[in-house]
Amino acid sequence: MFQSRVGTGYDLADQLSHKAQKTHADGGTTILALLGSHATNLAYDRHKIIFRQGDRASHFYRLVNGMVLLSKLRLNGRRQIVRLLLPGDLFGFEASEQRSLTAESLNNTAVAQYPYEVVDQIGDGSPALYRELMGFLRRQLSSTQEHAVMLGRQTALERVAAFLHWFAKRKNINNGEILTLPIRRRDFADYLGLSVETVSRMLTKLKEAGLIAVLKDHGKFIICDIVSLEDVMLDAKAYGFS
Amino acid sequence: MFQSRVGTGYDLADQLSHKAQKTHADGGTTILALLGSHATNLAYDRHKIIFRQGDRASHFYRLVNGMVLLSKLRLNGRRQIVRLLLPGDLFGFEASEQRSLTAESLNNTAVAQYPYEVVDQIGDGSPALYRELMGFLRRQLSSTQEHAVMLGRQTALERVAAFLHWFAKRKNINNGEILTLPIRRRDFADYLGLSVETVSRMLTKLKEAGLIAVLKDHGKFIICDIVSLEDVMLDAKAYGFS
DNA sequence: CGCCTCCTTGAGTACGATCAAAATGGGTGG
DNA sequence: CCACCCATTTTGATCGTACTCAAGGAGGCG
Repeated sequence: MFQSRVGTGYDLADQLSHKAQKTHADGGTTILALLGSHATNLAYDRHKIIFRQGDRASHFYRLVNGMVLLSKLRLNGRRQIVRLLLPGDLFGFEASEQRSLTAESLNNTAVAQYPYEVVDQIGDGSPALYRELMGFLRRQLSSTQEHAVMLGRQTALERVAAFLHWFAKRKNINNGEILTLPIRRRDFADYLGLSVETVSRMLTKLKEAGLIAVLKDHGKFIICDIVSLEDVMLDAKAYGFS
Repeated sequence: MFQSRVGTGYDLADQLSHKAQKTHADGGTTILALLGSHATNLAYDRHKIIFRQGDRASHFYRLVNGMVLLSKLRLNGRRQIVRLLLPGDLFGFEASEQRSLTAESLNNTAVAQYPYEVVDQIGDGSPALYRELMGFLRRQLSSTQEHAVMLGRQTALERVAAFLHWFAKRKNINNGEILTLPIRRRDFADYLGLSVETVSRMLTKLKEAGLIAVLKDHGKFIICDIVSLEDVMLDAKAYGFS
């Protein structure tokens, strides 16, 4: 209903793949080549559901362009974002028949969709696919564990600093350059396990300390001092922030 | 240094496999059969390091008997336990050359150790191993995500209740039966992202509400009301706990 | 018996949540 | 282009949960 079919085959994926691979290594060239022609290309505009917690799972995806978030909703309405996806990332593998997460586009996105069956079909002939996918899953697991450490053992300020730092590094942003984070405070907060207000307060704190600048244009920041950002991220108190 | 070599081959693993598979499905029969004779069996007594964050990684493991924890230590001394392992669980896959986690035995444990190479060696001949391992990694990822939601969005009481509930379910403990959790308050707290004192307080709270009994014998509890435990775990406030 | 580690309980504090309101900005239609 | 509306963000005030610091108690082991 929300999604619009763009085409079949890897034409679009191919056009966009250069950009995708530059920004992120996961699920890169090899997997793309291996899965190539089995893709269905889909496009979503901002804030659309790609799949929902509880849906029956039959496909996995490769983010071609844009940004996607994966979240869990608890019965009492509390939400936790579990992962943020950048171009090149794979998502939509499940441990059970049902989706355990909701996937939602943050801006205009293009994704390639693959039926689960192609993994076994292609994999049986060439173990390379299995190796690639296992490598991807291991990296995924490792980064989710890192996320868990943040949620369990970092202060609000450290989390916000860490998030900006992580994103700046991944986008290769240097001091003085603009970081575009197409994400609302709500999502910001749900990713960090904080309230919207706390995120806002911590951002002003970092702003007043001169580590970042918050632009009027929503979702845009300037990274002023990425080294200090890293110091704060590692231990806010030791760095002199209360 | 800490470890003592017990033998080579899958003799020990075989002897213990029945128990292992009953308590947990992960890394069960199929993987065991596939990897069989490439194992080195090791034994550790309580509170020994199996591998340490920063070590070079060359093997993965299968927990045969006992209990193991995987943790991360931050520079400021804060620790987060990322996973608790029960018999049958696989661990020690890494995303990079170095261990990103420390593995530590909680009681007397037996593990089977496999060099990374066997995966490719066996996998290239029979894709079944790759499929099994991918399934294992997917389940692992899913449960780590669940853990992240807990750390980000549950209260102290909910976390403690959830932990007891999870463990009771996995060990198939019913009301009135004894749950053995061979784990100190320190580890309890580091798994839940809380302080030792808070864990202790929440346990007395659950005790006073009659949901559990805390035995003198360290690490032993009686589960009195597992249904209420689940209610508290899902939403402590809605269930009437402040 | 005494030491040591682990656990519990108490008192005070602080960090972040909640509630409330004001400010900012984007989008729409006149 | 401006006015208005609505969504989002920021700021303020208060509250509550969980942390910290401190002391006492309990169990394990030599």
